[in-house]
Amino acid sequence: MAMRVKELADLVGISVRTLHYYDEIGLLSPEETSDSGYRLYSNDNLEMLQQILFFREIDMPLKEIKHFISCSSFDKQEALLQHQKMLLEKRNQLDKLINTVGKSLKHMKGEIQMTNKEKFEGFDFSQNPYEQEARKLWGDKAVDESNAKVAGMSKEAQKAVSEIYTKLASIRNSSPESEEAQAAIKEWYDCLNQNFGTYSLDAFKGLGQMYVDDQRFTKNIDQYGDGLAKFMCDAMGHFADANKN
Amino acid sequence: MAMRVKELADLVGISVRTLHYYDEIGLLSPEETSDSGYRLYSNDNLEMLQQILFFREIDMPLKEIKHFISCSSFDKQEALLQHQKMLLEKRNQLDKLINTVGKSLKHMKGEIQMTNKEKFEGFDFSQNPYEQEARKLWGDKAVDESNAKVAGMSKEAQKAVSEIYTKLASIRNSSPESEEAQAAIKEWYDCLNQNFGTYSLDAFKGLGQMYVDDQRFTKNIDQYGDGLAKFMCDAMGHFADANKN
DNA sequence: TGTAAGGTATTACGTAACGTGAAAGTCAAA
DNA sequence: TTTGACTTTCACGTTACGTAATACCTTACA
Repeated sequence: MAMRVKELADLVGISVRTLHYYDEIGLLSPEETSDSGYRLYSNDNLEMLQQILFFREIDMPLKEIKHFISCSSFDKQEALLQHQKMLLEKRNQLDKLINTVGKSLKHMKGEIQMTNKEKFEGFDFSQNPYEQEARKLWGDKAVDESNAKVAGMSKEAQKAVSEIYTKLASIRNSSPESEEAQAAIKEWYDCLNQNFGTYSLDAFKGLGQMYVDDQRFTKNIDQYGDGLAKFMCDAMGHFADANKN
Repeated sequence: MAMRVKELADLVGISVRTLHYYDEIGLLSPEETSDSGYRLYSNDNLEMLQQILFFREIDMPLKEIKHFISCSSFDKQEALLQHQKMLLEKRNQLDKLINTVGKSLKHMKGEIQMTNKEKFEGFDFSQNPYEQEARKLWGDKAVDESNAKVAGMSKEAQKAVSEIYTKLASIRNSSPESEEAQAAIKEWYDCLNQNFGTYSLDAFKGLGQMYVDDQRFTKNIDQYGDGLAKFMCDAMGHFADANKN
């Protein structure tokens, strides 16, 4: 059942180093490790890897993939449907490109005219529609989830959240590693854990990262004070690292 | 007619930085520059860029692309035909992948069985057939060209080549930058220029690089002595750099 | 004719996603 | 028990750019 690293690598056609790397950045860690430290991958790991590779196929950065699949509202089946849609769009783009080659050939033989713009139809790197769409879809889900969480809180809890934000905003120009900041961020951590089940330290750090990575979070948070999102991200990162021992 | 860097970048949908970079590594340099140092791209430059992007589309490293398009036997029309073939193969692979998603969906619903191998059909990173094929095709052309050149030489010239190789092999353990090595490499440079039209210093350097990049060259050259290809590459690179002023 | 906006050049450091050893421990078969 | 194929963890290298920073150029417009 459990596979070792090379077995998995060979099966899916990627390198051992890639699996090591995915483990290193916490994108895909083996379900267990043997006594001697060997990575042992389960069938669940394998399915997750498939999802990751689908995301990667549409050129999504690993950081973002990590966000999406670790988002609690991530649904495998829905993801597959989305992948399907993206891949179909990618094929459309590829068809355009194939058409462009064909036209270029004719153009070269002098059979047809071709504008400069037409010569590059189908390349479209800048605003690849499927990339944007995927990012939006999965990003939206994270935002929605977060909003729903806050909306579902009691009025008292909402007030507590607001107070924590205000306090953090008032000290946002000090060091994120200062005692004061770390104490305030601990309140935030405890608040999250009280209201939404348990947040692991890693998840907490990841959440902080999202505050700066996703514009919509940044915008919301920075309403309490300019640069607060960045400050919280740093403070949360430090908090997670410092409390691991 | 002549376009400035942003105009071209916007037209094809890549960044200005990318064009700067391509200039920097000598992959695509503008046909002329204005008095104030602005890059001015011609229509030929634009067509070359199209070729480059086609190569890039099948994930070919820029170094290799540079080899191929600067190879004197590079034929635009033939290249387009080849691109067409590759892109069609790529679409086939994409179809496989789309099929895999569909099957995975059904598998998830419990409608069908699926082996682990099937779950990764269509990803095929390791030995993407079109990449290999392209590499082989264009690599072969370079080798063929080289062989044809040598074969077309007079017997005396062939003997001269052999002597230069032998001499180089005998000193291959000294520094490639030593006077002795540089003198011998100058002989090689002059020999090439005498027999096959003019080789620019850049082309000479590129040729040396190919000696180590392409196994077939390495193998041939190293028959005169182990490590000779690497030695020649270094010596040729230094020769080109040193003689630019 | 001046000036402000936007393009451009060069330099230089940063980044993502691994590749590529090196050194040392592990495992199974012969 | 020895060999050969795997595995681990550093740790540095690489590709193809991204991202400032700084300074100069060009052009429309007042």
